[in-house]
Amino acid sequence: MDEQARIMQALGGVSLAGHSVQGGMGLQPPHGHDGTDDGRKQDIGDILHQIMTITDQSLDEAQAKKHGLNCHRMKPALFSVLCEIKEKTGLSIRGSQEEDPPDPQLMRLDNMLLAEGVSGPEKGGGSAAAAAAAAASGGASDNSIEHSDYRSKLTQIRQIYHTELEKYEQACNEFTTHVMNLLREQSRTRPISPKEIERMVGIIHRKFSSIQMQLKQSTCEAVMILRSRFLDARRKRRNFSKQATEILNEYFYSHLSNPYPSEEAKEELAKKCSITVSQVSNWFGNKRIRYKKNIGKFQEEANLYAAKTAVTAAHAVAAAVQNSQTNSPTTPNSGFQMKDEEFQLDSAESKNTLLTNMFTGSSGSFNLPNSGDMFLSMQSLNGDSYQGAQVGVNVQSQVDTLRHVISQTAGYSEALGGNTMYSPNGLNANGGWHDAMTPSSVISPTEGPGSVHSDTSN
DNA sequence: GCTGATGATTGAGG
DNA sequence: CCTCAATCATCAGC
Repeated sequence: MDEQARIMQALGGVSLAGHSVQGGMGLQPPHGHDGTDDGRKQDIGDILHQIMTITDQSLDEAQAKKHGLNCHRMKPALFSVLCEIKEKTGLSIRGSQEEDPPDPQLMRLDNMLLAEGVSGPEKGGGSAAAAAAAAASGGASDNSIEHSDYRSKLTQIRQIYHTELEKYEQACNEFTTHVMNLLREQSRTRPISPKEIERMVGIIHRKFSSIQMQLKQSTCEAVMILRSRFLDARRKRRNFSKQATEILNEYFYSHLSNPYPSEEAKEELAKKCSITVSQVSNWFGNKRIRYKKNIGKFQEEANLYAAKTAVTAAHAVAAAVQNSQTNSPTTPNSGFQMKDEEFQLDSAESKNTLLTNMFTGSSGSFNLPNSGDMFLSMQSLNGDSYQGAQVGVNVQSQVDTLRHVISQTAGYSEALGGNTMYSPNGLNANGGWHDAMTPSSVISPTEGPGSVHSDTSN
């Protein structure tokens, strides 16, 4: 209490300094209002004293005083005057607050968090993104560790996000309730409309949602970082298995004139190679480019696969012709089918015609100039290892070989066409592949029941 | 560590 | 959306 008095005194002294100072040492006021100044000084001193003593009041005392004030007979009148003034000064709510449209930034963040599985219902820690990335990375089992790592980290982020969000929401609610109570309480002594309270709540919510936005933003950033790290790991490629590469190469070289597998073909290749369709597409994309860039380099490989497939082809042809021999020329024969064309040869005669046409290049669909793959397939029909020779150079010898094989297997020795200009690999003058249907799709050496077949779609 | 091979990515173009 | 072409990043053999 002494301390308070001292402060009081000090305050009083300060507030009056410059007007008149007790003790006569101060400056004289310019116009000398001694009497009134003293009165004012006294009033201010009283008010200050009252203010300072408020802190000494107990809560009960304060409540009692407040109650007394509320029950004061002049209170309603004063209150209405205050309301009137407020109305006039435009401090009241200016109509309904403009409904601010949903923040696009917030919407983006919300969408992203939802897509990543951070917000919204639990769905395995946002495995969708991880699964997609994992699928693209190819290795079915290899990245399962990375996958689970990704998932666990995402779950962690999700947990932190939800905990923080809950905290914010709780704090927001607490604060809102507190402010509302305060305003309701104050509304008894000063004019506060419910709308104003509502507005205040809105302001609080906006403030908190801006904090929430920051949380969402940082969560998004964390997810993006995690994702990019995970996707970076995807670049840690693994070479395809030998078997897979072989399957792909077989398809490529047996469809060399038009190495564009259809969607179904890609799917089947993907299945066979245990890789994804996009990996098949990648592989063919890379292969086409690299083959085209340096055909010479791939010659050996081409010959190798040609020889490989040719053996199969020889067997297929032999089997087909054998079949035709055992069947009557007039009876339907189901052993020889053109799958892509839905073209079916019903007799040995038709088959012979077809073969003739193929090698004379006289029949529309089966022009040899477009048939690099067929050509390659036939290179080693006699079973000899075909090495060193340029693909497509010894055309006549190839035809001779084929003729020999066919004559041996089917007794077919009719004159085959003369020298035709063959395209060794199906590449046209522009460096692009021919568009035309390729014989490989007609009697692809590898073609068999359930085998991949297509390449007409391109 | 160097180098070629190879799977993946990116941007342009149709 | 697909393909091409260039490029990157990693693998694998030496």
